[in-house]
Amino acid sequence: MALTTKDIARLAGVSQSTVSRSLNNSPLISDETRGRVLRIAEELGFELNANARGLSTNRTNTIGVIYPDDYLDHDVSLYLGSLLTQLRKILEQWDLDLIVAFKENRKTGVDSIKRLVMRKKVDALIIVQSHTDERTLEFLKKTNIPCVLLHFYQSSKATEGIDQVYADHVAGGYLGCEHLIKLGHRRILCVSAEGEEEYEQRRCGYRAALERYGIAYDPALMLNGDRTFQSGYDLVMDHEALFDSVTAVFVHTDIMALGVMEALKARGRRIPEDIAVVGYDDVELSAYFQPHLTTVHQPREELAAVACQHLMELLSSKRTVRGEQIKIQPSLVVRQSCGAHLVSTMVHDTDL
Amino acid sequence: MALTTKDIARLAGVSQSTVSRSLNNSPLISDETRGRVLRIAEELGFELNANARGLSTNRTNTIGVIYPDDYLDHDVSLYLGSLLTQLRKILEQWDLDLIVAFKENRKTGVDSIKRLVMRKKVDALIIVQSHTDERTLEFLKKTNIPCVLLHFYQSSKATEGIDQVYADHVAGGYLGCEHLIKLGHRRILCVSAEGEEEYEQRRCGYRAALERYGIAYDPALMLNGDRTFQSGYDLVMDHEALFDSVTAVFVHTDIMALGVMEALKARGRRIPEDIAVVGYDDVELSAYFQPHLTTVHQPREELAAVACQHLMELLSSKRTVRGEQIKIQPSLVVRQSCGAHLVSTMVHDTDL
DNA sequence: CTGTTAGCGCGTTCAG
DNA sequence: CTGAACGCGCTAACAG
Repeated sequence: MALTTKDIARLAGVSQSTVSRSLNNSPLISDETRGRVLRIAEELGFELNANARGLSTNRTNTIGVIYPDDYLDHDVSLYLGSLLTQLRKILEQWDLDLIVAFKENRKTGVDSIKRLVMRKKVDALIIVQSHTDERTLEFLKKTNIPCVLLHFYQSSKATEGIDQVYADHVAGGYLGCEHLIKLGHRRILCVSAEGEEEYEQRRCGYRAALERYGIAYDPALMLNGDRTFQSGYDLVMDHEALFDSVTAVFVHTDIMALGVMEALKARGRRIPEDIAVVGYDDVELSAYFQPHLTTVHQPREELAAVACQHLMELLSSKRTVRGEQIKIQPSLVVRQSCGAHLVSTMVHDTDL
Repeated sequence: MALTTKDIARLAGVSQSTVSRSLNNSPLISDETRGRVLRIAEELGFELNANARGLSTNRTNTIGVIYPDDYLDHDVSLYLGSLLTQLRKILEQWDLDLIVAFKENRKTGVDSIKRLVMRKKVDALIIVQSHTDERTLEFLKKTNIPCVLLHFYQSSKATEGIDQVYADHVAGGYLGCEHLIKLGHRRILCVSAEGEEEYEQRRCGYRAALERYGIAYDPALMLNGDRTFQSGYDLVMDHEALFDSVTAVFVHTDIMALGVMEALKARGRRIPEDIAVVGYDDVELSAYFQPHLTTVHQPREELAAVACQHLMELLSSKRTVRGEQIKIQPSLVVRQSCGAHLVSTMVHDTDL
């Protein structure tokens, strides 16, 4: 069998509880005793049994992360992968392990959140999915487990009392569109997507920008893809005339934007000279394509940092109020595809 | 406090151990009793406490996956991400949770393998890293924890007795090069990478194919990149004459291959008419680039399946012999960049 | 088939 | 400051 505190105790000539206290930096131990115990434990490569520890303390030092199923689909996984990477980096600093699971086991159908929480496999939850059903939200509140809904924002009576950290997609939509307007574009095609709320918000921001600058919203300039590269590509090929009739496109995911760009290039249109393109997400991948994509940066670093910070405060009971909703602002990353580097003077608000 | 088996016992009017047995499908329980217990547990959404369970059984139902640090670097993460996805899918079927960690905590410097094993946070380990040091290997053998080294092959006295599942990179290198030879190419530039053993193996396969077909190996036709898209791109730009002097390039990662293709296109060379390109990995991403990349498929599905299968057998004690080394064969995926679809007749072995 | 009892390894009173 | 004793919630003999 493996080493236990009892073994260490015997070797150090002290009691088991003294070992426990030494290993947990209890102030109730003399430096000398602690030193002796630690040295012995160190020498033997001793580590406390996490199960026993968890059983006594009700703490596991692991965080559950719930990710949407479509994270496994390559095309939509890039931004989410990037977000997960951020979470990993931060939680590693706190020495917390990560269990990533999907809403439910696709084979057994078992609800992962309930399972992880009720079995006490995790101390807290970071939930990244577009929609969490009411039953689950009530469950989270009832159990009072530290938890934050990340990235996707959800609003209903059921989400009251649940912490949320999410990006302002309306602002992102506004930002991307406004940038194109300021570059002088008036007919701006919008390639959005269906399914998630966030795309509706981006469209909303797009419309708000148009309105702000006195441009009438034309429903004919609104297209929806399915978030894949291919759909971006196909959209261009299937709506040649439409794309020919505009001077700019605002695409609501980078992957689709890259598909749009490739299709436009294949059709002989120069970017940004003939048509400007702005994307959304700022995935690392876009660095591989020419011209470099101007895009709305999803603030994953800040999203992850704030969510984790929040979670740590809940875990340490430094924070007791629940239900805070923190909106993070995206930013615009100007590169080449919008043509901003070509125009000497930007159109300013006052000129419009 | 949360529900316990004792609570369920009280409600069902049976003893705590009867509850435990019912919940664990023990054959020692009458259908009637079990039914009653299960119904009550179900109604209350009861779940067994994983810590208590782990403490008694020494089983946690979670698997540790050790990933290399550079998994966080976007350019090299694509294939590894794809492999991890496969692992996730398979382990989900077994209802096992996954803790993914890096060799060591980059902040505290603590060795993850030792920590996870000694603390008994995981039942088994899947280790994906190019080099596992001798001390760790000895540790793994000493503790006798079910474990398999995945993807990266390592050979030394220390790895004896350690199970390994890996791809045959020599065969992959051979496959890619042979394909080009059969298409009639004689001067085949090889763009490989430094650092990992697997690239040396791919180079080895490349050379073996040349030899097999009576083509002298020319060291001038061997270049090394750093596995990034940019390095593929730069290599072309920095060695224009060299690339102009060959009719084919065999690039040892898809990402670099895409960089090479983009650079070649930028220089006005047609692929595959002027120059054929073959990659290695078969990452989903390459579907975004034209022409579609012919490449050596890393058999991640099989690697993951075999590794997990193996692990399950070790966990269930169905397998007792340790130290098996399973080599998985890669395959060639012929698409457009090699030009195979253009030639009516392949050159056959007998013609050479 | 079921109940009783004893740990699993640790944290934590409570005495001293 | 340290040790003895108990309990966390569950599994696993051991009786019956």
